[in-house]
Amino acid sequence: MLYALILAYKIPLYMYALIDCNSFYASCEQVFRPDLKGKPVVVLSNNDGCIVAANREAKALADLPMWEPVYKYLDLLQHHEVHIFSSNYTLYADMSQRVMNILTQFSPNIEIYSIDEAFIMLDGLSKIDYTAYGKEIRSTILKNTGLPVGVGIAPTKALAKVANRISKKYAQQLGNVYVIDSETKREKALKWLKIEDVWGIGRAHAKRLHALQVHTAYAFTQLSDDAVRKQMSVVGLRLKHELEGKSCLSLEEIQAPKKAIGTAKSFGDKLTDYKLIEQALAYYVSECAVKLRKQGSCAQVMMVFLHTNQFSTHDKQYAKNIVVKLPQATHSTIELVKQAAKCLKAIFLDGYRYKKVGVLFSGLVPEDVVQGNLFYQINKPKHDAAMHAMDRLNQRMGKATVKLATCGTQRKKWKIKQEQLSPRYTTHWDELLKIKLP
DNA sequence: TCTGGGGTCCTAGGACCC
DNA sequence: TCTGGGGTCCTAGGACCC
Repeated sequence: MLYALILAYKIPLYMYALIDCNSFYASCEQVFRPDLKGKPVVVLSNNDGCIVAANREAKALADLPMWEPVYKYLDLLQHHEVHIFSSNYTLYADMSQRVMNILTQFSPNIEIYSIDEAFIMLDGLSKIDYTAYGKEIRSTILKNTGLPVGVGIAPTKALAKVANRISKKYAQQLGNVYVIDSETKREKALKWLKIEDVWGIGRAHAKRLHALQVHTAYAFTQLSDDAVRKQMSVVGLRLKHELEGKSCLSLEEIQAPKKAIGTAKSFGDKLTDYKLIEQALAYYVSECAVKLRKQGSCAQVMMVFLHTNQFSTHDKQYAKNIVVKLPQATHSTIELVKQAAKCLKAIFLDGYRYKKVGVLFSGLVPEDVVQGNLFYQINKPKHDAAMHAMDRLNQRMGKATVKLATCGTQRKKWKIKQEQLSPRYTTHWDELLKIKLP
């Protein structure tokens, strides 16, 4: 009987709320700099390369496209006295965790979708006032962390994304919360939303859809299932159904183990010296190995790549990668660094100014099902003991306190540029915010 | 002079097996 | 002269996300 009612009136069993922090990185910086309240702030990508976040005040001053190199806009930013920060992931990760913890008070079912957003599931049947609930979520997070968020609530995840976008676009009128809970609202929202702004529609698909005269999310839902499937495979079809209000993306509460773990970072300055590149690579491999052990995975396959600056018009270009199957699946830093060094040797050529080196581990298997290799034996107990000791020391004393000699001691010669880095306010005793009482 | 990093999923096509 | 069919696994490439 109940189900018949639910079907007849299209009452959703559940509602999804998407909570998303407003210009997260910029907001994190502002929390610890009250003097910047109401002032324009931007945050740069790794290596101080591109603008990746700008707060409302900064966006109001100038049209600042994200992922554009900052040097093009430096004059503009300085003219408007915009405050510029390097990215401080230690700080953002910690602030993110605080937000997620608060969200668990509002629903036991939460999917942490990215560093600055999460879906939570709400009961669709009880007579809850979603708008009021959304506002309570927002005010609690603001009060406890200082971070502003937008809340979108709807019967499917894709529609919650749409609602969230509306909550941000019309933040003032709506109090940063928007609920799609009727056919009228759904249709109105989809007619408003440009096709290129739909979650799951990227540049390539947007272009093709525009060519088909599909310019809004609503027009997309008017296409036939077959047409959508042909253009965009089952991924597109799922999206269409979600926008129609039929939920087919479920809440992923448990984080699946990663299938690949990698690191690749640009050097602060171009490198020509093999030894320095080898050190950087060893350092990245070590970081990945820590992640592998944390996840309880061993890697079977390793890819190492090396390339020059693709944007440079005056440098000779070179880019190469090499994929090897490891003799034995492992998460031992010692073994992985050794194998990575061999790879680098195989692809390194003298005479180029290198910009980036990277490593990607794949073919991950649980550590307890690793198969032996008759012809290649790693002294596993010995490596495991060493790694365990190293992990414990580094956890207590700080990252990379203990590392392999291959990582070298000249990190400053290759590490990323972070000239405007803020303190790690929340995770290091000696960098805590100091407050002077009058 | 200066242009990010870390992931996921899906499909097509080839190799291989019976 | 005639030259199967079905299943599985792997990989590369393309699309997307934040």
